[in-house]
Amino acid sequence: MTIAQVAERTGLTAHTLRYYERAGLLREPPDRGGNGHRRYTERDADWIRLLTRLRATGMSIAGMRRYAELARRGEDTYAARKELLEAHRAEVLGKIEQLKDDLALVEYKINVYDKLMGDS
Amino acid sequence: MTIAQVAERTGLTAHTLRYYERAGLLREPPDRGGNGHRRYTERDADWIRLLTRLRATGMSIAGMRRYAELARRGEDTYAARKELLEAHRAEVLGKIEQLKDDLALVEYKINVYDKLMGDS
DNA sequence: CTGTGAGTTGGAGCGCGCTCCAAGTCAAGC
DNA sequence: GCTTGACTTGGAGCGCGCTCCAACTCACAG
Repeated sequence: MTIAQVAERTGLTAHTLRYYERAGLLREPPDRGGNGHRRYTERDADWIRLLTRLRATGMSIAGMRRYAELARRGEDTYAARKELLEAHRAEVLGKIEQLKDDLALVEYKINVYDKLMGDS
Repeated sequence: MTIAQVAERTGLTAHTLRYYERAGLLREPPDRGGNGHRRYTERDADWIRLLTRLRATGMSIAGMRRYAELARRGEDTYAARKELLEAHRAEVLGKIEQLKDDLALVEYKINVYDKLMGDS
């Protein structure tokens, strides 16, 4: 699988994929074909897809690197990795609650405009 | 009300309050006391509190400026302001759904670790 | 052989949202 | 009068997450 294909499948750009690799977010750099081009496996793509979800839910690059570092250290870190993901899940759920809470004032304001305009 | 008091009440720093003012996020610059210091009204503080909620829900500085510009143009823009807030609300609700969706893969991964470790 | 297109690298640049610095003013307390 | 502390300004700097540039290599089609 070429970098362009992975970009296509993950929604990241080739630029970003190379950046993630430099940033240490991959478990290991992808293999290279005879021409020096990166060759990604399906497993690489799955990993990157997970990264995109972590990113989309607000995990920082540094957070993803920590996760990748654990993954590089092998199966001894299953528990630590699970804890990292659980902590992240809790954070995201908290953030969702916070968003709902913050929206309340916005909704209140919307109602104020309704009333100001005679609820038309 | 001094800038420090507004900072205290809104959770922003004095730096940020001045930055917001320069960025055109206030309906109008606060009055000045005889010493040249900003003097905020309760209404100013309420406005800023709304800004913090808009910001917390992901509205950009430019978006907040658009809202402030409408507010400056007076009551003719009630409808436009309401629409802006409604559009924002829809965006936030969409983002919440997206977050939940993105979390699904994270939760799947957590379960994978559970199984790998014998569900202990 | 030449062009086209897809990839490679190190490093620069960018947009956002702050965050802070330097140098100054002013008021109040000792 | 002097210090302290809260404020003022214009502008510089920063951290994050990309995003792109320049210069290059390589494989393949015509």
